[in-house]
Amino acid sequence: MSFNCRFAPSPTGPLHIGGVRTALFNWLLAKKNKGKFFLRIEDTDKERSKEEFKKQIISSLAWLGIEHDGEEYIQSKNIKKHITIAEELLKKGFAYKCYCSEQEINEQKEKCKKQGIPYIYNRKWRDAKDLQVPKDVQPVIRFKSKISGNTIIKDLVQGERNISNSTIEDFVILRKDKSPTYQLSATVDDHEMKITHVIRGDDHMINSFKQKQIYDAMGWEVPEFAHIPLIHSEQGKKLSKRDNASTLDDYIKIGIIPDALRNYLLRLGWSHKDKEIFTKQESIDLFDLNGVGKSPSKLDMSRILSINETYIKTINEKDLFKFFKEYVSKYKTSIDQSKEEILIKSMGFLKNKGKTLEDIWNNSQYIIKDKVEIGAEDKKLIDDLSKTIIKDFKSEYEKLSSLSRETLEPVIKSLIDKHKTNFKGVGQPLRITLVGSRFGPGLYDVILSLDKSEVLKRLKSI
RNA sequence: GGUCCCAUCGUCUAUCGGUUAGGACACAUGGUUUUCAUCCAUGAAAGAGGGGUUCGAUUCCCCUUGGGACCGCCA
Repeated sequence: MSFNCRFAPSPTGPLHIGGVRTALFNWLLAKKNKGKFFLRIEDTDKERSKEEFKKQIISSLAWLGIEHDGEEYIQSKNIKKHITIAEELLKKGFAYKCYCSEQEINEQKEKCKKQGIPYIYNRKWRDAKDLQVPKDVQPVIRFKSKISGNTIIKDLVQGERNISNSTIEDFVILRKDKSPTYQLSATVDDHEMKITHVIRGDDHMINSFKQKQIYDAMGWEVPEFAHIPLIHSEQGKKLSKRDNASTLDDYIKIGIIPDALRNYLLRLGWSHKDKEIFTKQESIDLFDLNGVGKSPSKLDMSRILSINETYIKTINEKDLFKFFKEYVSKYKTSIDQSKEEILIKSMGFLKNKGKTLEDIWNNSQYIIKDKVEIGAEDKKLIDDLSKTIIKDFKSEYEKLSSLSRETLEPVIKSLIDKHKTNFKGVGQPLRITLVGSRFGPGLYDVILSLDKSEVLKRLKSI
């Protein structure tokens, strides 16, 4: 059995986190089964589709490490074919022209609203041989939905789904301007692309029932469907653009790294025993639709942060720096070339102090900025004794011929003894002097990460 | 409102009729530590309610309740 999967976003906005998960699941299913994963840009809404969003979607998937097979498929390029199919359906009697004006439709909707009954197109033109065709109305083509009986879909996630055909309206497949609608285009393209498995959000359930009728009418093989539960906001509602953490960029912005997000999204609605951390390869090997749950899941920021922290800790310094550099240049400032080496070296201890790339950015300010700014609260902690300690440390430090934790430790210890204090008494003023804050990386890490001349310069400034 | 769907700790989830209902995040407490963290240990925390079926239900069925999705000439 072949597995052809696809992710088919519309380029009408930045990539949604739910969309990312849909893409991930499709990609995973394809890779797991040695199949293909295609990307189809559904840009038939001319008004809202934007080239920049198309580019953003492609780069977003690339960021996550989800690569699609072949060129991306641009739906608008296949419009002619869609129209041909609409005409074929018309000819075969599976569709009909509807001359209702928009006004007429709107009036119907209003009426239904008033009466409190659900609107469904009244199928006025379905079998209207004796109706007078109005000259001033451009017709739309509607699909002749089944009126009786039921449609059943054996959904790979939801199980058997059954709906009464009478609830499916005669949906439009070709607009009055002769452009195809989603229902038509998606079906035709899925067929042409030989898609075997359609994984999409649960909100598409009704579309699958509609589209199944098109497949049946055309005598095409119906793909397998898997409708995955939606991701809800922390408020428990379908994620919308208004939610502040709804797009992929929202996560990149705070310094989440690709593997962490991939892992988080994988575990949102899917599980494999008690396993929490999955490498990319493991996720491919272990993924299956059986593991997908049926109930929607809420986004949990602290969980994302925690997984990100796990990944940051395990990644090696060089790779982490690559992510860091990319992140900083995109959202902060560019890093001075001269600082790169010291930053790479420092990733080793910096990564233990943060959950995100942004945390690392904050903790590495003492390296990136040449001037130390001491906060008011911290300044208060520098008293006369502190100044003496700093001075004493400076003269000892200056004398050291080799710098290491081993050579530094005796110096600090002797200062503790000399001034009858503890480590904090010595460490705190030194950290404030060197970093600008009483919080920060370990003292030895700080001292050893900076150049000797830089350390002396900072010590002198007190 | 109509149609469809969902229901285990606060959150993500394990359990596929018999478990002291497990794990992870978050939370609390204690310990290590050089500040903040990390790390380690411990703790608190769940089967929505009511009926069945069964020797036995979190698990199967029904009802109630709660929540969600869809109802476009958007995708």
